[in-house]
Amino acid sequence: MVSAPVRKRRSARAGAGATVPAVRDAEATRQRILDAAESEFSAKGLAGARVDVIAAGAGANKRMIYYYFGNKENLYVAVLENAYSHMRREESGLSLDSVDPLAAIRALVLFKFDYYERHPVLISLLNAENVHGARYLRRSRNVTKLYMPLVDTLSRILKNGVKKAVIRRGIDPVELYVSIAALSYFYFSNKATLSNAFGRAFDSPAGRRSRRAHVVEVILGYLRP
Amino acid sequence: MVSAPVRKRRSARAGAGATVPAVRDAEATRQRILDAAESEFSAKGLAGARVDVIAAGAGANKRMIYYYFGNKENLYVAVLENAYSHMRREESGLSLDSVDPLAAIRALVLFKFDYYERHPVLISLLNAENVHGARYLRRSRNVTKLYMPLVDTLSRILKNGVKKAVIRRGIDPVELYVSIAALSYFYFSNKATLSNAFGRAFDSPAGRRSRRAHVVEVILGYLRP
DNA sequence: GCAATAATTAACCAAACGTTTAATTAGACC
DNA sequence: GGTCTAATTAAACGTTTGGTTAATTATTGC
Repeated sequence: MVSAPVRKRRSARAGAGATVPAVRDAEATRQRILDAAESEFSAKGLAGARVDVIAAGAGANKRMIYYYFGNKENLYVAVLENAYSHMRREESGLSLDSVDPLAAIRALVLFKFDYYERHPVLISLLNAENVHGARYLRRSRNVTKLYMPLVDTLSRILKNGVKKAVIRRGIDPVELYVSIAALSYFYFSNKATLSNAFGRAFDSPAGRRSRRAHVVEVILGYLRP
Repeated sequence: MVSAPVRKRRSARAGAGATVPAVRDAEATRQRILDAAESEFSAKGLAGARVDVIAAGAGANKRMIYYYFGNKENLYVAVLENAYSHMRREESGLSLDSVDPLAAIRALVLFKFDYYERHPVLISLLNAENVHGARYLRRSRNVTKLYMPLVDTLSRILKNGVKKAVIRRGIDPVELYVSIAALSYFYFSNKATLSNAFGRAFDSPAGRRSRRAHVVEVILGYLRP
């Protein structure tokens, strides 16, 4: 059979954006809803998000949200799962088996910084989720059991660095991991209130560049024996 | 005239808690509303908070919210202002004119940690506010112009430390301030998702104690020349 | 004691919003 | 080409929710 025609139509709402194929495509519709939901939930939170806005943004009928996800909460959990497990997967994919322990940690620090910079929605979702006490993230089967393979790696790197006398003794790998995340996360997470407080644009390219260098310096400076 | 009788009655909602004086007291009612609103907004965010819940929690009639604050948003801004300016005031009150620059910075780091620990509502409010892009905080007249006197102090401390050869050269005081805040803030702000990820209870007294020591070590370790 | 005013209450309202009903249309399969 | 099923739509429903009306009660100043 000949493949479906490629003509497209635009969603009814001006500016809503999503391009909707004329042909029926369940998977594509589901994905468009998920994308629109991610942007709406990350901007407004679970309570603030509007189902109608998500539907319009996806170029789909509102009913489709319930057809594919059951209800608003489930959709929120799906978005959360999606963003969260994406980060975890990328993180697990990091190969930090460099011979140089400091180079490995430097790479991890930069990865975290760059990931947060490129995925602001994850930050917003995590912020909102922490206000809820991680109620919805905990509900997700796919995420609960995800442990932290990076901490094992970090532990090995630290041990190696101590042996080579380039890293100080007695550092807890979990504390270090949290600190590495903190230095970058907070900068992006709180840039709105920080910019307001300092009058300085924290989200400028120059600001980001100097922050990126700074977080590396802080971590590597701390690690010195 | 004899002062008003001290008999009290309890609010109608079981467990709502606020003790309501039998006599009319505008200022007290306003304050009870503000307190109840702080707890509701910090737990659920602006959109998730319910005006009826706030009224019940304050042991006041819902109408009183509109009588004293106009609408839900204004009440939210008042809560935000209140919590935010309280932190700023405490921070400004810090006297870090110690002769020892490292002791001064250590005191600042511990102050930040302890403040965040003792004021979880501020963290939730700031989290929510950053999701909104600080829209409501910026609206507040009382907060906008509050600059950061601590950065000046920090600048002086750093200069002094460099002269005494106990602090490395070339540290940006604003970056340092953000890092000091980040290391403690992130820990409290994200403890729900962190606990979920590591399976480890981050909010235990022991966990807090070791984190507190760690953040001091990171900052002071970094500052070494 | 008696107005005048400030504080408080109960009942109500309209709009917003998540969710559902029921009908329709497109594609798959024979 | 006809039948069956999955995908999609339009419209409506029932509740929740922020906000309001208008009347009532306490307090203050005289």
